[in-house]
Amino acid sequence: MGFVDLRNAGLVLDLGLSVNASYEQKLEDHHQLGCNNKLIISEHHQPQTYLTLSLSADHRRDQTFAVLDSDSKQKIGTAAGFNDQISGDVISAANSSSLSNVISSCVKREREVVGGEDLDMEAKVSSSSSKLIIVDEVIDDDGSNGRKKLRLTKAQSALLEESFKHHSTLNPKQKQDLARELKLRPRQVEVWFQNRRARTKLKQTEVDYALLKKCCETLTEENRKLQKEVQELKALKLAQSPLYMHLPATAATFAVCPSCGGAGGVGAANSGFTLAMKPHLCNPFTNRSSAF
DNA sequence: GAGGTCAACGCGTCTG
DNA sequence: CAGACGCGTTGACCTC
Repeated sequence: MGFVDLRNAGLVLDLGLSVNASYEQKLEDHHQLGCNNKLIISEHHQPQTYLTLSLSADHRRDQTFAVLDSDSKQKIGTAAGFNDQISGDVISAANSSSLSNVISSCVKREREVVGGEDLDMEAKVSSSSSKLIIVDEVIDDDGSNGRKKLRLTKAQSALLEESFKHHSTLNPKQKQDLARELKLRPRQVEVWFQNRRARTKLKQTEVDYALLKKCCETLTEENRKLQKEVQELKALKLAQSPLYMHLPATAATFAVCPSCGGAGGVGAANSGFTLAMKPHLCNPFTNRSSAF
């Protein structure tokens, strides 16, 4: 792809309303691919001598089209059409008397979008051309620049899902192939995978949350039981305190459980308070699950 | 009209 | 630095 020397070529960046027949066709194809933007070409347009740069639907919002005076190379106005980055590039490039960077950068962006198939972009320069006409797409059918909601077909969704099962991320080639197969732009495939990963993560987060919630509830219940047990032990200790006072410490701690088969020894056998004991008090720490 | 879904956008971060 | 990605958000569309 060759570019003319813009210092001598003169530059026309224009917003026009006329659409030539070949662009009408391209526009129709464009819409069949789910895009809602119109290609706008200059009224100075000549079929064989033009440069067109169109942006994808992904760069529709908040776009500013730089209108440059070809002689002074100054920005003389703006209109919807180019996003800030591109218009900034245009301005700076115009000031430095070179648009090649702008053009290649715009072309690169667009190629990324259309998968190198020039589906909705053209960048053509005739060496005999005295003017360059940069064309952008900005307006929807109804004249607004709002985005339309694209609904993927069942077949498209199914294929995307199938692909997602095999790999949740795509390399550039896979993206291109899938986009070609689905008749979508690579960017759309990319966005679908990003959103799909987000949905997967959200679902997993919900599962994790439910699990943690259940775990929390279980622990809360366990804690409640243990608190109750502590209260009972305290009450028991309080009730038994006069007897405890007459027993050796070792005997007292050893004799609390009647279910231990007389392990309590003399103290336990002789004291009447064993009737008040509960079997689970034998070892609440190693036998917690059987408590209550 | 409220609320949900989902494609698309913008921005920040990471990485080769 | 370009490209991929995550994340929060927006806006169109749908359902109730």
